[in-house]
Amino acid sequence: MELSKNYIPGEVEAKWYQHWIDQGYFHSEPNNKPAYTVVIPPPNVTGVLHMGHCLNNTIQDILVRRARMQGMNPCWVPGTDHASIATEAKVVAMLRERGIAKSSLSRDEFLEYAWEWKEKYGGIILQQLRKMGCSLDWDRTSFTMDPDYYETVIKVFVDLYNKGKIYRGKRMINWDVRAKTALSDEEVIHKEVNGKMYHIRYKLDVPGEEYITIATVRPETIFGDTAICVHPKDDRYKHLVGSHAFVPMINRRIPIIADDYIEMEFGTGALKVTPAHDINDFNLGQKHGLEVIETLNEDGTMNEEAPMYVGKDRIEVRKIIAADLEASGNLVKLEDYVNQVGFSERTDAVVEPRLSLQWWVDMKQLAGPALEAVMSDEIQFHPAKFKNVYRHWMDNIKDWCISRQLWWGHRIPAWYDADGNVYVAENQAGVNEKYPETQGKTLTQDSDCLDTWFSSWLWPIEVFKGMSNPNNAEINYYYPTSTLVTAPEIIFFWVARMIMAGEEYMGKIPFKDVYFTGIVRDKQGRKMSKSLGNSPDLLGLIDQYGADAVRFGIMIASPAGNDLLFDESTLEQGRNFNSKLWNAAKLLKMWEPRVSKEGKVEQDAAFAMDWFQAKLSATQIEVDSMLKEFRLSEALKTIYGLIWDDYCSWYLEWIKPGFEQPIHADVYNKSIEFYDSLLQLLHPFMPFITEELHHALKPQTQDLCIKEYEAIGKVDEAVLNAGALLKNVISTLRDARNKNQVKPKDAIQLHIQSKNNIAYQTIQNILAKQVNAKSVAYTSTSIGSSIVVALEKDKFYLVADQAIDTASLKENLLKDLEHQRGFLASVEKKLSNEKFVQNAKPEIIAIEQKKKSDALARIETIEESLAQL
RNA sequence: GGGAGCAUAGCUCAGUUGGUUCAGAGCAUCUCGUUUACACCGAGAGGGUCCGCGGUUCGAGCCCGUGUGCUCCCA
Repeated sequence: MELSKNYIPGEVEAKWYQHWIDQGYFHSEPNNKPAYTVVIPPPNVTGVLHMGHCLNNTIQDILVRRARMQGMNPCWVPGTDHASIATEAKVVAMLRERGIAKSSLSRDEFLEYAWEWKEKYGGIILQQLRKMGCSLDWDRTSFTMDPDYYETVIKVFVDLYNKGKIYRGKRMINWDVRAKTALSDEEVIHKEVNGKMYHIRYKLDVPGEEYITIATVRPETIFGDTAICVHPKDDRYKHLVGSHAFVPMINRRIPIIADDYIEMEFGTGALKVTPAHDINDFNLGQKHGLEVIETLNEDGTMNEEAPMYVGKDRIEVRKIIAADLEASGNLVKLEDYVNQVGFSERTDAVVEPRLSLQWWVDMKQLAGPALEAVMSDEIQFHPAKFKNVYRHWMDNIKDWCISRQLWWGHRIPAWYDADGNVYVAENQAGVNEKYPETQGKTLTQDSDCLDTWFSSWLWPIEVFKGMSNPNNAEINYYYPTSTLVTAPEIIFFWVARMIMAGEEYMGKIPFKDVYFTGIVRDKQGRKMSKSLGNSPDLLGLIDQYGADAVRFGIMIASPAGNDLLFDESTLEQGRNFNSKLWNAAKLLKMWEPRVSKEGKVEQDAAFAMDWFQAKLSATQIEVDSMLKEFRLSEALKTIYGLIWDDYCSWYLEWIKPGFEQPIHADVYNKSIEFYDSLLQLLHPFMPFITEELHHALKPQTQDLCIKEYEAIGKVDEAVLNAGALLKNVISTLRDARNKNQVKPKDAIQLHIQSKNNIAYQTIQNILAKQVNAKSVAYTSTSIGSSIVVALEKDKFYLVADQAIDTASLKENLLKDLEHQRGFLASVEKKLSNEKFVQNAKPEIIAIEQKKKSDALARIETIEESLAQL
């Protein structure tokens, strides 16, 4: 097979992906091999591929491909999440474009549109993952609203309700005024916002006193005030406790109360209490039995409690109320103030605390075993630092608000009779059966949906139908899954809750290892975001550089446990690596016609092969242990170095035949074999080019994708060291040539003075070739008019045709001598320190003694050389 | 306010129970080079007060305390 001048990724990638699919390599069925199960963190069905997905899925693919080549039975399950808020928002927007208002539709009509949208546009991201080479088992593609999955979610709700772990309660929740739904705490993003602090005075209903001034950042909430609260020890206000004040503009009379919750230093020390619109105020109100007055409609506009602003948005009212308060003389002061404001993760609307009747999961009951599983390392977190984060959250866990005022999702299986009694069962027939008193009554089902995460926490179980078809062969084989790869941002949303669900419904943890990726940032360390416009177009990058290069670039820049700063230059590095791989293969193929079986393998080539074999084995072992510890980026760097430096720059140069000279068949075949092993080692990271080259090297009986790793050979340390010495000698001699300005083309005569000539004779040809020496000779005395190089205990004399700069040579030797003497002094000082000799371990002392004798020998060599100059 | 983490070369990071000539790698920079695998290249080089201060130790990049700067999570 002839190789083209350059590697062209596009065609190769499409060809091999299709081939792998056609061969069914990615499909898994339970068998007698060990399972290696990974479930994809299901992207939103509305999602498109971004850098975060690219990183996350590349990592999963590396783990899965490696497991496949290790002879395991990997199963990587794809799928999507119905993403209730995000999808409903998309559908509402689509309807608006068509001139249809959601409010004009019935629930069923709306859902019909939603499914139509999902079938048409949903799951684009799954197509995009194919481009990246992800070896997902597409036959298992799942969706959190598949019929079985849907039923399972409902069953879980009913079950937890029956166990008393789900309840309905009126609580303060986070209200998204745009989506008109409740949000869980985790769906609220806190951001710093520049706002104003309004100082507003309330007229007192006290003889002889006029006003009390409060400070607030949300002046529009005054209509919901039902008290003013001060600290009981605050001398400024003590005497007012128990009396009353009037809310400005509406003149409602409210009590002044005292509570040590108040921070005297904050604002004016007097707090307006609005139980309906602030969680702290609500708690205070509960404690003091205050009235709760709601002033907002569900869309965030003011209701009739704020008579002058009815129907106006609360943010708008905040702006105009200042002027109105000012006009009435009640605005005392206005100052700039930076405060934390909650925004909806999905719609970016400012979240309003709102009192509302919602469904809740009692988390305290579920948290115990889930915490234990992680703290005991039954589930291992990588990096382990996230254990602390996890524990902290679990220790302070709050109940989970699971109802959402949306239509797209799993509808809450609760029914109400005319008197407002609640009945929970899987369906209405179930209600009638379970609660006979409901028979014949008109029941209406709760119109709300469940939080999306209430379905995704069952993902590792239900993708194998572990609940809809308990104890089936698949769930028993694939569960618990092996490794979960996900972003640290969803450790609470998803990871913690999956562990809870696993413990609750399988009695087993859902996965053994959790690998948390970093967050993808831009070069300047900023998060990728739409508004900054710093998210690159991933498919464009794949077109430009090739999928392998993109995978390489993103992995080489991903230190374990850290965020990664994305820089397109690493993609270039990946593309260059593609070229290097391609060219090395071209070189090998170039030799093919000149393969000869005559004679024996020369001892230089034999050495090179022994050395590379040792190097390869050593690196395979190293990579293995790195991957076990999830140090993927380091493993890739190591492989990159092995291929580029050790194989291409050293090994191939060592065995390269002279121009148009034959190459011995044993050497050629061994070199092909080595290269194939390198491709195999690299395959999980860069699947396409490695598969292509695997087949280009020679006719193969098997695709690389499913070729199993062979047992790693023993490492010959002596050969490894000999190779390291050889490299060191070559580099040092090249440096000497460079420093003495010997032209690369000018051949030198090399004289070696060593007590171990045989070692050099074995590799003499390599040495001559690599330092451009026309002759190599051995000497027991020094050689005049030469460049002298001392290395270890040996000396090398380079005789060049041109004159030598003895001055600079001398300078270098003197510099070296000084360094060696300083080093010797420090070693001797250490060895003469009694405490060191007494306390240090014997092997450490032995090392110090060797250092001393080595240094002495070096000094002697340098001094001899200097004497000759 | 509570919690977690980070600080090593221009940049991104390794540095595994404190002890090899330990101060490292990749990228970037500089010098030289176009000898048919590769300029998307080759050969070399330079570059760091291991954030400051104090302590433990025969010995500290590594352990302890403290200060400073930064990041993230939660409230």
